[in-house]
Amino acid sequence: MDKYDALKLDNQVCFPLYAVSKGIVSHYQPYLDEIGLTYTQYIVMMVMWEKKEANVKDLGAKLYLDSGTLTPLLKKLEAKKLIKRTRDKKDERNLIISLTSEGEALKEKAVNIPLAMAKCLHISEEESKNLYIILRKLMKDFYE
Amino acid sequence: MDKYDALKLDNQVCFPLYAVSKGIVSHYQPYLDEIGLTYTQYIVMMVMWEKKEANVKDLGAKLYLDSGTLTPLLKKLEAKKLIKRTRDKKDERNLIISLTSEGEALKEKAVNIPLAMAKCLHISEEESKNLYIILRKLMKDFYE
DNA sequence: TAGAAAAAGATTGCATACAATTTAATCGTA
DNA sequence: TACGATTAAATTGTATGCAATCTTTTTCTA
Repeated sequence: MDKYDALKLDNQVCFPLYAVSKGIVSHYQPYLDEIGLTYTQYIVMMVMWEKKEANVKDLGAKLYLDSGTLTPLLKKLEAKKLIKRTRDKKDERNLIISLTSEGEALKEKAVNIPLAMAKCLHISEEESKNLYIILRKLMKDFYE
Repeated sequence: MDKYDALKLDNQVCFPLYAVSKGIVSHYQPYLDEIGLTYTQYIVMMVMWEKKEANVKDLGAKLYLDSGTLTPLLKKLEAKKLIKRTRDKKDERNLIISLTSEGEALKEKAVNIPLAMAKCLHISEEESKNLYIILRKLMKDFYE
């Protein structure tokens, strides 16, 4: 137990977070491959399935991503014909993102992914709830 | 409560993980800026401070990163004169990474970072321990 | 109402990540 | 001991992320 102990990887809580986050995304990938999305594209589509319509700012606020990430990603989703990008006539600064019928239809194929992923996480219901609560607390800390 | 509920962002445990992981890294950045490292460079240095010597494979196993990520990153650390990269005379396939005196010295400047970061996480000791245990369980799941 | 300030995206630059492939060195074995 | 298999890094290609800056449009206010 020396003064450098805190600097050891195994004593950190941040590193497991970083590692598990990456692990989860890579576990998603086989399922996401079936519907032709990356993880980031998937969470954007999740917001769209729920909201039907949003601008870049809305998406960024919900997903904690900025336009530097979203702009090229949204262009890719548009190229896949899953969304439309149109300027708001009332305020040309706004880019309105909306679902195409193909984008809406993809929801049916995605609907089983959350359960499939939940089965990959071998933790109890209680641990999962606990994890959720702590993470939400940290998100509040970081982003509010 | 419809069949699409599981697809909502707020009902996912994976998204908070992804968001908190990014949040932590960005909270590290001001401290890391002071010692001129990115987060990934920092965790590589953490392993080096502990092990003194390692090859790319060792680092990858410890950090869950592959050579595609590590090779360019290690070249940058070498350019900063924090590490040396030398081929193993016994087995030329091995690239031996070792600390320079500058790299070793940087440990002194880094030693306060973990505590500073811990103070940023506004969760109780118990929650922190709990989080650590659950994350370690998930890491085992994903990577073993 | 003209010009400054603010807002929303887009762009640029840099640093990861990871899959897939390639290269070079070593090992295993027929 | 040749040579195919394996191993360790490096390379290539694609997709994020984020900071900083730029552009366009709108809002605010002197």
